[in-house]
Amino acid sequence: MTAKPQSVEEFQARLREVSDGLPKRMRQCADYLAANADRVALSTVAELAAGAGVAPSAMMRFCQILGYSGYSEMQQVFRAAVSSGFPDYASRIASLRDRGADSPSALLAEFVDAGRGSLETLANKVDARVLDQAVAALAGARMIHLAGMRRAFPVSAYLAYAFEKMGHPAMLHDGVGALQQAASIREGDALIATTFTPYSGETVDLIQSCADRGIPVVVLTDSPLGPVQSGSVLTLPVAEADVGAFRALSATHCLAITLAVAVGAAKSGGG
Amino acid sequence: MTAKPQSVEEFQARLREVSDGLPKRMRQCADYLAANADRVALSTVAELAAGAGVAPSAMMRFCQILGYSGYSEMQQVFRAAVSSGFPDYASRIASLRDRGADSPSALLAEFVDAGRGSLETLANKVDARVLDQAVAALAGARMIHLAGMRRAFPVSAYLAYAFEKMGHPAMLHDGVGALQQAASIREGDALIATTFTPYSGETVDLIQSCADRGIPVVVLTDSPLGPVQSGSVLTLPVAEADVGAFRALSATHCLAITLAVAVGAAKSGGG
DNA sequence: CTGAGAATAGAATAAACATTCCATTGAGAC
DNA sequence: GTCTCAATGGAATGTTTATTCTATTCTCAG
Repeated sequence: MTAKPQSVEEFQARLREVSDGLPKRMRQCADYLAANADRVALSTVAELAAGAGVAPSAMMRFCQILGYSGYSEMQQVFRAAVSSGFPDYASRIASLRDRGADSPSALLAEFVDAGRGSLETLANKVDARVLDQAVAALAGARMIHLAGMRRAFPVSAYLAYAFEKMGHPAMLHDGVGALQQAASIREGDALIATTFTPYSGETVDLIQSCADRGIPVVVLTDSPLGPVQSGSVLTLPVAEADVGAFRALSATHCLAITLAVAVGAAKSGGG
Repeated sequence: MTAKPQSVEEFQARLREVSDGLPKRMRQCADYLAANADRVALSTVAELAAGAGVAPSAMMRFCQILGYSGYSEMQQVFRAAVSSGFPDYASRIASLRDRGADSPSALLAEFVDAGRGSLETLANKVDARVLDQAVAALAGARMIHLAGMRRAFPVSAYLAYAFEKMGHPAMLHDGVGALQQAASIREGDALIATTFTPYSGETVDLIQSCADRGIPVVVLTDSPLGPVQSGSVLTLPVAEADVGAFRALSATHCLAITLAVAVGAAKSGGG
């Protein structure tokens, strides 16, 4: 017997399970729900059916195909997800802002909001294939070099910490003493460069020289194009929301740590 | 005339506006809504009224006091807020996870989710008064010293960047060459220390010695208690969610940049 | 071409719901 | 002490919404 999905994740899985061999109208329901799962929590069965282009009764039957007793039972799953994902965040942010337009609390509310937005955008916009390629390219490297100047430096520094903790050879190009660490990049190595517009000249030069030599390069940046286009350069764009002239870089750090841990997992898992 | 609040922020403001001189039951409604605004989107009047300990009709009257024609109109405001704050994030995360349990995409989903959760917790749990005190203490300092080892180092590095960009004197204790930078902390300076359990001995010692000398210290840490309790130490706890053995530090970076920008604003605004 | 079966849409029904009305209570004024 | 008016609770009402039932259409096998 097909048990009713108790969470949004289970729901999505169940949706794919049944998606093959479905009559036309049922398939319309499945497609629409897959693309508009977020609307279930607040819509009526009539609205949803209209959106999917089917009769309300068709949507009802589809709910039962998924294992629920009816629409209401299915909706409860999504309502639970919404209320946990929206505890009292919005009102809390509002009350922080209310402490005064220029108060630290209001500023924190801005940064938290920007960070949350950036993380959501990251989840929505990331190209999973490029991410997979980046992990594969880095997992094959003997040593990983980390470059990032000024505001990008903390990202590289955290990558250095993560790789050290996992016992993976990594070198942070920190520019101490203005030493030319670029010369230490050898065949078989790889580079993770973090840079934001306006791109730092040194970082761009480093990316370019590695690209010319065929060294794999992964670039974390804020523009879809990235600073350098080349076959061996994989660009992972991160749209980071600004608060005034500053950014919290929440999404960039998130992507960076993902990259590091995924490479670590690939190394230990793959041999 | 009192127009109906069109957003959650306006709603909160209106709530405070009318909160004085309200009959007993109306006051109960106001108090309950202020504390449970997040429930409005999904609850019925009956549920809400029961929660507030009043009759459903009393809740109806209160909606009209706020300027709405009835409960449904008020609820629409909250529903709009929910649906904008929950675009298709949950389903997107689910689809990233579905690319395979150990895939980079699934890992990214975990970190994004953890980051979002941490930011929400930060907004909910931060003590606005302590934050205000911290900004005031730092704004009065001639030079701000920044300490943080290992995984806390990126936070300090980003603070150093932010203060530099705002033209505020700041010194990053980066431990290059194992120089004893502690000796450069003078009367009239302040310290921002970032440290996570298990606390780094050097950072704890630095905090302690500053505290003993009466130097203002602001500590960003993951435990409510913090590494050192003392009159001149202001602890700002940040609960950061783990993914396996790693954290993205989204919330900590967020709090750090807030601190920096707030101090910059206080300096330029107050003198 | 015809019959059987599923699939679908539309109408009917029943439940839940917001909303309104009215009787009762409580507080303050004269 | 009583009269008045605001405040309140509970029942009544009309609307919305999920759900079910049934007639019709469509599809495929024989």
